[in-house]
Amino acid sequence: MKWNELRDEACPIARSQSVLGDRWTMLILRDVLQGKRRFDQIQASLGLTRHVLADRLRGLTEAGVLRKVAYQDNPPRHDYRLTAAGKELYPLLVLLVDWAERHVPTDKPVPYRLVSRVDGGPLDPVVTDRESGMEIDLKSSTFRAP
Amino acid sequence: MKWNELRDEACPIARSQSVLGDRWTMLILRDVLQGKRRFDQIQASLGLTRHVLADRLRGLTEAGVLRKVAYQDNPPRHDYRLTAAGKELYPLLVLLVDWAERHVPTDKPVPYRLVSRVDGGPLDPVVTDRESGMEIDLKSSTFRAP
DNA sequence: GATAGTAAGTTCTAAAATAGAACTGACTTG
DNA sequence: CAAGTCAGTTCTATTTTAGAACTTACTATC
Repeated sequence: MKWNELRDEACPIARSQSVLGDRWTMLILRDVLQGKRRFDQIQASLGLTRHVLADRLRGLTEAGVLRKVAYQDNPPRHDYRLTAAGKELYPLLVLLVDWAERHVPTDKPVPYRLVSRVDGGPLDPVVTDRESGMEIDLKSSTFRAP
Repeated sequence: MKWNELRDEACPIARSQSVLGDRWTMLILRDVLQGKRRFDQIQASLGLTRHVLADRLRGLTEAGVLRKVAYQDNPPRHDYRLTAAGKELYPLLVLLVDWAERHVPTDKPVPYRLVSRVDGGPLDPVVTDRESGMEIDLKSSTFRAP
């Protein structure tokens, strides 16, 4: 199986990976979230090849995660912004940060922490049910055929 | 930059992607969570090449996400189980499913739904702060240097 | 008690993706 | 008017992946 064939699978995890399942995609989204919106800026930040970056940005734009916003006409120049769908990936990045801090060790100092915009205090992310507030983990929930 | 060089980055998202950032890894974890624990079973389910699957399972085992449990000695045979670190990826899979259902369209019917193990009712996952219960999104939180 | 099946890989070649560097084109700035 | 900016494209060499066959040591079947 080639990876383009994931795009129309019934399994939503497969579909998510057809968009996000690549070494660079989440890092590109991190950069865009941090305000790095231009091609050269992202390329310098990540150190991936321009060819691959162009390809990934094209893919994310087609998938509706990013959109191009022109800031100049001739030559055409634009930056990349998150769409609504892209902004909804933020909680996923939050979980990735949390998981890596706990399970992928490094000697490097912690570069940033998740804090509240309200009071600046630290946040401890957990996935819960919107209605009941119950924590969603392996004990409390499962995937079931409809 | 080559992708092994992500392993010791300061950024936790980069470190998470050094373990998880690949087309197949989340799908392998999905299968293991669903009880598909053996090499041939996973290979048949995903349709990736045996070479790549062997490589990914090795990587996930080294990263402490999976562990090998022998069920037979000669020839050595074993299955793959989630470690504690691996089980903590479940909420991430939950968010991926939720995001894909909302933003990666398909004509295929929904194959499974997230339900409570307590009452079997549907769950609507949201990332919150463990202490305050406040929803964590772009408006309410941010990453800040420590 | 030979034959087929199971199971976790390894090995092989061809095809595809990536790395790294240079190049392009239409401005803009010193 | 030479040098810089910027979003790419183009080029070759290297690395990864696809796809299929092979290995090894049982185990279950005819």
